[in-house]
Amino acid sequence: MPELPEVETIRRDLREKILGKEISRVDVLRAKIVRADHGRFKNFLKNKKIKDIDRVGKLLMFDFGDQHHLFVHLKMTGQLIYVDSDNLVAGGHSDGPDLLVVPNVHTRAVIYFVDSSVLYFNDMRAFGYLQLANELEKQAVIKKYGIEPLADNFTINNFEQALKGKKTTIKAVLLNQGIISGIGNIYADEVCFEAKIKPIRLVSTLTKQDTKRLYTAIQKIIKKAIQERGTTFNNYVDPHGKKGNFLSFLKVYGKGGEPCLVCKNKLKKVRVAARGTVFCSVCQK
DNA sequence: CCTTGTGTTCTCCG
DNA sequence: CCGGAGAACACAAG
Repeated sequence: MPELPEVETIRRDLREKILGKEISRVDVLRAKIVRADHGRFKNFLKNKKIKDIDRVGKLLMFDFGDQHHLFVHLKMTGQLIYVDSDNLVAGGHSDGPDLLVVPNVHTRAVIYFVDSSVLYFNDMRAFGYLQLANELEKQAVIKKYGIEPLADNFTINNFEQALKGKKTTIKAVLLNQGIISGIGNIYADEVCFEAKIKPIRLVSTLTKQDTKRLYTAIQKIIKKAIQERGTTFNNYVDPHGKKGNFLSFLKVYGKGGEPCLVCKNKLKKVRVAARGTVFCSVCQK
């Protein structure tokens, strides 16, 4: 489940590899993942050069520098795997646990570059998508997203403003991309634990101090997760086929029923905002 | 049955 | 009765 830290890791890694490269050909192996007419899609991308790679929330945007863009959303199980020339294995160790052979049965699209390097879009569940956009469409999509936790404008004041008047739970707000962008189910629960706040609480019950702790926790968790190159809970891997290291730093996500790492009390698992939610009813108020 | 990200639809309330 | 907010639902596939 790639969330902001995973998508940002992919963005940074890919920028190192494919900036300036020219697309020679695109193959689409599963039609439904392309949100456009097939023929038009392949034709459009031919000879386009990667000028930059942007991100808003969990959405990657390849900028061709000519007012046109390619959006890539990985949804739950998407991967972007980069391979140099004719090397068929993306992972570093050909016989280690990180082995990732591409293409494979989950490869849905392949982007070939003029220099013979290749970018594979894998997606086991095929919920992710590739989409073309012009500058206007890009700006319209960006507008729908809330504050970015890493942006300069993510200040305590703007965070308070974003929460103001919300009548729902903290968990629902953290997951709402229109309020704050890039946080998914894993980091929402981790942020709440870090802030010592129950995710099921209503936003309206937050004191000024609570909000401040939530704000600090978002920055701390997101930054640390990026530093550790993301969380591999199921099938997330970076463009080289490598897992992220943040799994071992998780304190609540996926640990319902286990003892709290801080107080040993049994972690509660409930359903909030239609998502599985784990918290410690002792440590979190 | 479960899993999550997101888009749509429903419902409530002022 | 309209608009907005939020909840609920739908959907993807394994």
